[in-house]
Amino acid sequence: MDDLETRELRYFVAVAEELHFGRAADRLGIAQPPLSRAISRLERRLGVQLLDRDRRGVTLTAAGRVLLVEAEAALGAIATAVRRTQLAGSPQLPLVLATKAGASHELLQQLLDALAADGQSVDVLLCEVGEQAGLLRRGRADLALMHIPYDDLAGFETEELFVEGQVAILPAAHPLAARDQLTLADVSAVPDLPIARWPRLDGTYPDGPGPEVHTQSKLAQLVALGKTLLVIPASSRAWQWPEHVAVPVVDAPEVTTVIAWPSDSHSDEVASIVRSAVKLL
Amino acid sequence: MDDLETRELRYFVAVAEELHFGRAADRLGIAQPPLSRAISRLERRLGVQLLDRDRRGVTLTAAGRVLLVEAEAALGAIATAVRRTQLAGSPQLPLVLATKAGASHELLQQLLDALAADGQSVDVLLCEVGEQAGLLRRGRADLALMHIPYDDLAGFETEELFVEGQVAILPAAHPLAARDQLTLADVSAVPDLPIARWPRLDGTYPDGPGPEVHTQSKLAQLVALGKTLLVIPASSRAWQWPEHVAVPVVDAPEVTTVIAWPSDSHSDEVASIVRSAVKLL
DNA sequence: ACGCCGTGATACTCCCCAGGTATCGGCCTA
DNA sequence: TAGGCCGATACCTGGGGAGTATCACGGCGT
Repeated sequence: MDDLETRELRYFVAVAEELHFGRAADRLGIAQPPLSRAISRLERRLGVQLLDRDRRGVTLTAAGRVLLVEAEAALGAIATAVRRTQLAGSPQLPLVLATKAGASHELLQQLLDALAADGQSVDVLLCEVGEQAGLLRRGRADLALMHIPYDDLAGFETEELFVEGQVAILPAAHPLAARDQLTLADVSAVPDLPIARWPRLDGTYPDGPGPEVHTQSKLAQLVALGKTLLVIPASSRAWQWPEHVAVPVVDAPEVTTVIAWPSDSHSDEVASIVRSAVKLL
Repeated sequence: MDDLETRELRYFVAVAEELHFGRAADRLGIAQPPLSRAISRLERRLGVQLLDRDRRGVTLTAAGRVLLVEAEAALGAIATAVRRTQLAGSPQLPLVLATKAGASHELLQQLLDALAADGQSVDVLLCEVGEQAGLLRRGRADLALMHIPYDDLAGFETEELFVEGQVAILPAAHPLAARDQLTLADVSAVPDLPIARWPRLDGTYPDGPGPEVHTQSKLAQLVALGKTLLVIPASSRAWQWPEHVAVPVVDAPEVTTVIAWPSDSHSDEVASIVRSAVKLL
């Protein structure tokens, strides 16, 4: 009964994410009828209804929601298998390190320098906030720089790299910009500069006055326009915008940068990079 | 590049385990030529050599060993996806609990009684020693009874059920059978009854004088014949053989029985069974 | 030394099924 | 009520997965 083909899983994931057969087929580069057939065959094979085709579009059933999560995990496992096999087959293949754009510039630079000196080649994969975990699980990356308490570290091994405070990023002209330190209370009491809201794991946004953002670049744009207030690790002020200043937020939780890799990774190269990273301390 | 089909993974696993195209094809229920073609296409797709076809059979390359492990994980993820989806689609589908034959009889009985009283149906899957982890990872089981420090609990959540000492199982006529307690030193100093050797995770056996066993039934046979000495958790003496006695081994490590389930399981039914099990304490 | 056996690769043939095009059927909206 | 949107169905085509037959080659027995 485990004779599901990955094609069927990919098709289902596409439909489940788009909730629309036409768009999903488009994304997959196939026509819509084969997709409809593939999904109904999948439902028949599993003996479970995955989608409700109501008038007005498609919704996931409870079983469909389960399969969406599980199918993504399974496809991730396959992608991981491919990547690790190729890595083992050609050891000079560069490892992929995922990191948030703009985070820990100096650390990353140091790390890459050290690895280059060691002769180990590493590709850096810049990703959006919160994507590192997915990239590791999907086999797109072998290592990631992640941040406690923001990132989800479940299923990964980690080594701490460093701990730092956070700063608020403000337009230079803003009254608070003159202060030499702030508290979280100060920050949350700024009605004209609400803090941006990021999507939760399920894709919904928390309530609040701030703008909704889901990518680093969107956020950068909002900050540049002076539309939102940002509290970020001190080292991230390396991505500095003109006309903005960074003010320490003394009672913000400390942020720990860690290097993370999948618990089930057994690659010597990964272990060696982690060792190099830890030696930078 | 993640467009590996599960068929290819199943084929590769079969060949990698059999190290013989003919037998693998047989096991898969296909002819040998398509299998040869599928494997070489897989190698071409990955750009990596997986097998060395020397004269005199087939051996795995380093990359092949990696893919064997990763492919089994990926196939397990798919099987898990199927099982969990079906579970979500028809909630009255019985859960599967994997347990070693003969371990913790009374506990298991209590647990099943309690669950039956709750109206929750559970199938019990009796398995050989050390197989529980694989069954959980392959989606064949939803829960397992496992034993610290013997079983590999990586990747699972667990709840302790109880802790107990161990006993030695001896032929009634054996000199040591008259003692009312033993030590590990006593036990290991019995040349006529060497302790059976189990295979390690990689399938090889540790050195030693004892017989090699890999299944519970083989072991039971050896014990019944009075050929080996056994040190097992006290509760397991429920599978008692005629003409044998159990003597406590006072300094043997304590054995903790736990109920385990995959960390990424989010099934309400699983959680409810764990709650029931813990309430038995 | 020779020929047979065991093993994996190759040549070819076939046919199943994934995928395409055309069209239907239901439902909503204007 | 007509038109549009969307998913399902009907039917056809082609690629590739699977089968049979055969080859290539090394080991080994007599």
